[in-house]
Amino acid sequence: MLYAQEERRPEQFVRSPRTALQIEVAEGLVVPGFKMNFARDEEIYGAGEEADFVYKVISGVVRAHLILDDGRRQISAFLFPGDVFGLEPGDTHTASAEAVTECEIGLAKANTLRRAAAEDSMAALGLWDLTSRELLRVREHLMLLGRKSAAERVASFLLELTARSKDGKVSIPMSRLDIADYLGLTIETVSRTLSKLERDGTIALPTSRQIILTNRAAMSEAHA
Amino acid sequence: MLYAQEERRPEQFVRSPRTALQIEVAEGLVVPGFKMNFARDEEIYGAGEEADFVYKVISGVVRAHLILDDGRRQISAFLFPGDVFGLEPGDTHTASAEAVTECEIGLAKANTLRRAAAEDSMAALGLWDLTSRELLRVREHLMLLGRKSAAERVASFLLELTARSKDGKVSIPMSRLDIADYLGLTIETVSRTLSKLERDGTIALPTSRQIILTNRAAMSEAHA
DNA sequence: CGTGAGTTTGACCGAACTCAAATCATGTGG
DNA sequence: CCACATGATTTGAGTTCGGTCAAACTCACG
Repeated sequence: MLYAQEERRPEQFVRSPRTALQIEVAEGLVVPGFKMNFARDEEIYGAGEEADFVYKVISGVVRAHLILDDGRRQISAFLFPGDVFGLEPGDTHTASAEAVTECEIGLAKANTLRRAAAEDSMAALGLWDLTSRELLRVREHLMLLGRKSAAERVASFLLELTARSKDGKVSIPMSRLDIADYLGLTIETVSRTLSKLERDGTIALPTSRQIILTNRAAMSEAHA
Repeated sequence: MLYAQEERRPEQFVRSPRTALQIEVAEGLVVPGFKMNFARDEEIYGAGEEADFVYKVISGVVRAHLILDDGRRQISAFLFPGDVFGLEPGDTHTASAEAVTECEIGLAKANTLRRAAAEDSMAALGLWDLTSRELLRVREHLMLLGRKSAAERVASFLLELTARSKDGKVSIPMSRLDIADYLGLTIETVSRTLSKLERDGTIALPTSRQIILTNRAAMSEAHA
């Protein structure tokens, strides 16, 4: 459902203000000099910190997460090249972000963006749209965490990863622990579920970080 | 954490554009004549329908939810008086909304709001802020569904319900099924967990739709 | 009162967790 | 280039939490 809706959207919005803003945001975030590299597992920002910047993945993968006092972690999203994150109307970050792999991150001053949005309503509408899309994705994730079995969660995750891939051959940039914390499972359950999918001939796992969808129909059926 | 952040926010924003917009939205939604009543369990809008209106709860309680093909339902939020819902930058609703109790709902034409936002960047920023707060709440819900035990989920829910109540005496407007579908549990588990809290002396349940927090400290501890 | 939906309780089951060990992969120093 | 050390992943055995199925109970309403 998530995917169906997202596929429908671009057409709806061709003449909408969002397009203009996205271009603007993208440009703002790609200005040379406003670019940083982060090492694997390095923190980009922490929850509660001042939201001085807005970020955009240029290369690599980022995770956004919340942590409970006792250390339990819930990853709310993985961010891929092109994705914008750390965008807040308020002045503090409401989640943490870390590099999953080494990555290049483009930065824009949050104040610049906020000022632009205060002066230009098209810009403000663009920011709203970005946040709104994020909300849509997170709500779909709610359904996954609240109502889907382990097998369905893993299947949904693999389909997310391979959505852009034509040949169904995809590298998995994140660890089993990251996957577990994204899906609300344990690493053992994630691993066992992947093994079962492999035994069933639905996927192949040449290495633990590479998957090949050998039976996409079976996958789609599994993810509910 | 959700609550801590929300409590911090109003001060941050006193001089921000959000305040102005919220007033504007509120007024737009309260115009006499643009008001409807819904009966218990009546649908307000369905996912995929045209988003012609934006809604505001005047009295009663509303639930927003997604449904899977096989009928599994995940409630993403309960809306209480003062809450705005159905706000979308796109032109279709991305979730469904139904009346939990009989309720009075204020309506604003979505196009009017969109036009206002396109002309007035303050308005647009206000819409962004509303969506952003919703995103914050939903992300906290992700943590609950992905990482918390049944006991913690129920405790969190009860604390949400009683957050505004001074005396800890609160009526529960929704059924056990609604609670279960909000917390990602079954009605039996919800019921058993409430019974256990009552046996432990943490809450009292004079009727199934009324709770009294007799030991708020124990509750707060339980919700993690 | 009697009916039926909503709720609670009980008995049992199974999916996912925990703890533990084996296996695999990766990078490092000799 | 190989041997080892370290962390990541997989697999196994046993447990537990929450789900399922079924029955009893409550209560609002006709």
